[in-house]
Formats: sequence, C-alpha cells, structure tokens
Amino acid sequence: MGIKERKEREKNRRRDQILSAAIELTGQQGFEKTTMDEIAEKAELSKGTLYLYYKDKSSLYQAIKKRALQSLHQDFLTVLQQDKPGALLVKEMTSSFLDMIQKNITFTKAIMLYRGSESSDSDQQSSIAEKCLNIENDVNMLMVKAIQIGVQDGSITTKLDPKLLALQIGFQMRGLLQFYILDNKNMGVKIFKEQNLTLGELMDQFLNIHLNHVEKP
Amino acid sequence: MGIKERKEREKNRRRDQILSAAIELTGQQGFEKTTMDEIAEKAELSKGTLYLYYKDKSSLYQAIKKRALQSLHQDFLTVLQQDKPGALLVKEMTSSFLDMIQKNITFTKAIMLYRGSESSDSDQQSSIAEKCLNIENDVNMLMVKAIQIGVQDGSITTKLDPKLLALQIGFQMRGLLQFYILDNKNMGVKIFKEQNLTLGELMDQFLNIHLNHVEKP
DNA sequence: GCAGTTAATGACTATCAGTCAATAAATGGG
DNA sequence: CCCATTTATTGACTGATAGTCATTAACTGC
Repeated sequence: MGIKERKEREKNRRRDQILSAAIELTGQQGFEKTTMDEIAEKAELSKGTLYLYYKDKSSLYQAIKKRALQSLHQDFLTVLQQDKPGALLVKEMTSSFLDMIQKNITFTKAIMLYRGSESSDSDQQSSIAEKCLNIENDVNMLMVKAIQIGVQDGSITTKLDPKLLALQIGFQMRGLLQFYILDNKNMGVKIFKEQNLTLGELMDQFLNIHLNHVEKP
Repeated sequence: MGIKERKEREKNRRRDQILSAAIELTGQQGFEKTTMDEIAEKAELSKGTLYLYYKDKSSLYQAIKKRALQSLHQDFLTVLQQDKPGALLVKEMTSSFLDMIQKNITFTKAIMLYRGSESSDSDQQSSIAEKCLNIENDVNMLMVKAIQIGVQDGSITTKLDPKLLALQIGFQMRGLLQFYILDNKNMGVKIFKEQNLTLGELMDQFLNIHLNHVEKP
C-alpha cells in the first residue's frame, strides 16, 4: 500500500505550492506587504489550509530563507567541486553570493530585513529555523574547506585559523549585503560611485588583503 | 513675547517624553512587540497625541535609531579628540561600537532588524530618516579622519583609500553585529568558544590585518 | 455503500496602526 | 475679566490582517 507515501508526496506538493506562492509574492512586494490571504489565493488554497502547513507567517518566512540558503549552499558546493586553487574557490564563492543578492533586490531585502525572531519564545523554536542555522553552518563549512585548500596549495597566506578567516569573510559578506540593501543616499554609495567600483571589486580588494597577509617586516 | 519659544520647548518636551517611553519599551520587549497604545500609556498621553508628534510608528522607529546614532557619534568624537596614534583611535572607535551593541541586546536587535523602509514611498521620505543618514555619514567621516591620522603618523599601513578602508571596517562592524544578533546558536559562536575569543578580540584581529597590510614579497 | 478518518474551508475573532469629530486649554484683543 | 479664535488633546472608531475553529468535503478501508 503506497497510500501513505502518496499522501506524503501530496502534502509535500501542497507545502511547496504554498512556499512558491509566498516566494513569488515576496519577490514582487516584499514579505511584510504580502498577506496570508494573498498567498492563499495565489496558491489556490484557503487561508485555513496555509495554517495546516505552516504554523504561522514567521514559519513561512523561515521556509523562504531556508530555500535561499539551500540555493547558496548548492552554489558553494558546485564551486568547491572544481579543481582550482583555494584562493580562487573563495573568490568564486563570494561571487556566487553577490550574484544571488543582486538577482532580486526586493527578495533579498525581504530575506535580510525581516525580524523573524525578536525575542522569540526561546523554548519553542521552529524546527525550520533550526534547519536554517544548520544550512548556514554547512555553507560556512564549505568556505572553511576552500580556505584550507588554499592554505595547502599556497594560494592563501594567512596567520588566522581557517575557521576564523571564514567567519570574517562571512561578516564582510553580510556587511556588504546590508550596505547594498540600504538607502542610496548613504555616503558609502557615494564613495562607491566616486571610485567607480562594483560590489565584486570591493569584495576582491578585501579578499586580496585577507588571503595574502604577511607581517610587516 | 516668549510664548512662541515656550510652546516650542513644550512641544520638544512632549516629543522627548514619547521618544523616551518608546525607547524604554523597545529595550524591554523589542520594537515590533511594543504597541502605540503602550507607548501612549507610558508617556501618559493619548494615542492620538502620539500621532501629532510622530507621523507613524515607522517615524518613531527612525527617531529611536537617530538617538542611538547620535550617541555613537558622540562616542566617536570623544575618541577622536584624544591625542593618540590613528590606529589606536580606530580600535577605540570599534570598541565603542561593540560596547554600545552589547549594552542592551534587545534594543540593539530592535534597532538593527526593523525594516523601516521596505519599498517606502520614495518621494515622501521622512525627514528623520534623512537625519539618520546624515549622522551615519558623520560617523563614517570620523572613522575616515582617524584612518587619515593613522596613515600620517605611520601607525596604519594600507594601500587603500582611507574612505574605502573606513567603508570596509564599517562592513565588518555591521557583519559582526548581525552575527551577534542572529546566530546565537550558530557555528560562529562555537568557533568563538573553541578559540575563546570575544567580539572585541575578533575585531582587533581584523584591524591588525587591515591596518598593517603589506604586499607579499 | 458506509463508518471513520483526514483534509480543506471560510466566516469569525483579536489585535493593533492610524483617523477624526468632539472637547478642552490657551491666547490675546477689547 | 470675558469671549472669540486658535491650538492642543482626546479616545471611540475604522480598516487591515494574522490566526482560529466549527463545519463540510474528500478519502479510505472494511
């Protein structure tokens, strides 16, 4: 009896149907502006059904975030499977990241700026949120891996523990992302334009410094 | 006739009364969880009055943010007035920043995670938001100043334009902040504990690399 | 085909941002 | 001091929307 299995598949399909609708609307209008009713309509389901598949709006947000992280993880994996110097792998990973955030600015803003958790009930964490953290860890691990390769093959010179270096590169990516999201009147943007830089070039400058660091004589 | 002036003062006092109430509640519960009714009650005013002083909840958020930025700006100014090597000034600025965010985590989260703008009506920008940007720019300028001092006195060695370096340090601060706010269960924290590092030490490592960069021979 | 189980529905409730007509307080000329 | 006018304050009301739940529909296996 494959009924259990079929039902499981159907459930997953519904879940996906809802998630896809939510992602599409979020990309168009932002997450805050998207209502559960709209998502229900787009998914061709009633609102009540939404709540059978996602505990609340915040869970749905976490699921969207999870999707994006999975995609990034996949990109990083693909990069890592190439046989190239570690330093190049790191650069390509950061490029993947920049590509992703530039693909849909509304979506990126939504993902980054929603305060999913603001003092959430600490004992009853959504399992999706947990999974997001796990994927984030995995992504970070891939960066660590690339750095280790680079240290081995000599393309990266650093005093830092690869884990710490990966962490700092992660900080920089986040910071750059925030900057990218923020208002255009920001002075940073002016500097940016003055010097005719792209996000990618800025990131490369950063990496050049960090991946080729030697002590001052 | 000092009546106009007195009325002006009273208006400012009201505005401040409201803002203080909002800041206190935000520090306790986060901004999202704080309702306009609660703020009104705490400020001993009716809700309608709140809206005479702040256009909407988002304006109030901007005002809170402005306060925090002013405080940071003041801290940076104080640092800059010392007669010390530029590299040290930069380090002290980042320390001030870390102190501020660690003072009240709920408040910091609220400030950083609220999406004030998500596709705001672009032509009708709140003037408070403008002021926030200006202060942010001023803060950034102080960092640039400190870097220039460091380049002059030889305590900082870098190929980068001081403005760009300040920008990158800014990215790192933002990234570190996000990390501090979001990833409490994340791998980063584990690394942290493994290596027994504080936020400040991590930042210092970063600065050591960036403020003492020489080309590999 | 029918009893029991599972899934889906949408009208309903609760909460909260924001409004506005009514009211109160302050002002200043006579 | 009085009253007309201006300015400030109020809180009941509205509208939007997240989330619920009793009811209905669909499916399952005997």
